[in-house]
Amino acid sequence: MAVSPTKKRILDEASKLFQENGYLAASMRDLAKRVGLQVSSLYSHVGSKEELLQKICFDSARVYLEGMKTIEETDASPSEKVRQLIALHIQIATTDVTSMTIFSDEWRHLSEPYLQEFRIIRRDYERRFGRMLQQGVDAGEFAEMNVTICLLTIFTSLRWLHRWYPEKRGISVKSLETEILRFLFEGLKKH
Amino acid sequence: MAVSPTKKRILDEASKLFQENGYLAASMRDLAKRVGLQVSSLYSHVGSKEELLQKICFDSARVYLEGMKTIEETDASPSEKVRQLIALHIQIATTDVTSMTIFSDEWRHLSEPYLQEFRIIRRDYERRFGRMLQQGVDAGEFAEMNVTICLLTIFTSLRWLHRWYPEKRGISVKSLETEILRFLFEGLKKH
DNA sequence: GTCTATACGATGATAGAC
DNA sequence: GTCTATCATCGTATAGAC
Repeated sequence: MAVSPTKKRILDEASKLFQENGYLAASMRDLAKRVGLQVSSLYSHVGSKEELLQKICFDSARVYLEGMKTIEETDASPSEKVRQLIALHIQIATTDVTSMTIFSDEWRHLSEPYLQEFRIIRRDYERRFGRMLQQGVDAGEFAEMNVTICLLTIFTSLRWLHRWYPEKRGISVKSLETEILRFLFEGLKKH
Repeated sequence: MAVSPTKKRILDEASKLFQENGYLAASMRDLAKRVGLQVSSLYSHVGSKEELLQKICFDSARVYLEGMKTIEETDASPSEKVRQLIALHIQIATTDVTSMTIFSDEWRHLSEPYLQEFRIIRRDYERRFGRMLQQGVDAGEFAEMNVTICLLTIFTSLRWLHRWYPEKRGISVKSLETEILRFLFEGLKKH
């Protein structure tokens, strides 16, 4: 076992805390209270608050990158791959809010050299997303487009989900997915 | 004159500071340094740090709401109105980064009762955005859709702009606008 | 590993002289 | 209105007993 049970509990609570309050507003005192330890005891398991953020950031990145890899390895058409990738984002946003929040926002609070390292990973993810879009264009499945702009628009467009979905306004993940995919593929206009 | 020149300087610097560092990471000491005053002197002009946030939040909201009102009052078609509204968001993101950041994110740090009040204003804005989309559907200009989902997707989809655009990768606001509007109206698919 | 006690800096904010 | 001086509080983190 790589991490002790206590360390795992600390990491889990820290994830939730960072996601709910944001990294800056989350204190080690809050964390200790949740875990049921004194603050000082946390430091028997973890070197610093930022070390927690580091671990959580790179774990979140792995969730996205593994999903990406799985999709890349299928031999579906480019547009089908993009469809799956968007579905992946929706799935993460609704079932693993922490990963979504950290990968979208909280990584910014990393300090060097981890910040730099994380940026490289994130840029790699974006590049691979962009490549899929470009392949769709090349295959004649997508309209001509500025790939970077579309990529960032899609990538960002789902960031409301993790705040909105938990209140569940009587809609299933599946129909949410259907509706969002329809919009991103077909656009607003009636064709 | 409603606010003294010094108070205006304080508000302007606070806006920039909150936008650059985020409300939590911005300190009154930083602010004082920028304004060229001692920290304590700030308190001759403003009651507290959060009072600054309050003023800035409701000012940002006004930027969006006034834009919304102007567009609502034209007698353009629903789809043209939506087009203008999206263009408004792009314009604010590229020329008034503070308003965008505050209206998107930093308002969350308000405390009650201002938080509640702000939420109501924001919800009003979303509702009016949604109404325009619905009118487009009713007029047969837009495809059938879940208006709420489309609204939130569009609304959120532009949030990368204010971080990305300043680095200007050799693209004008106008062609940025053209590309984004094409994507949101026509979708990914080649028709 | 967990505890009590504590160090030490940064924070938002105030008192009172000028 | 601005200053110097100061406060109380909270932040992360450490020392050392058990």
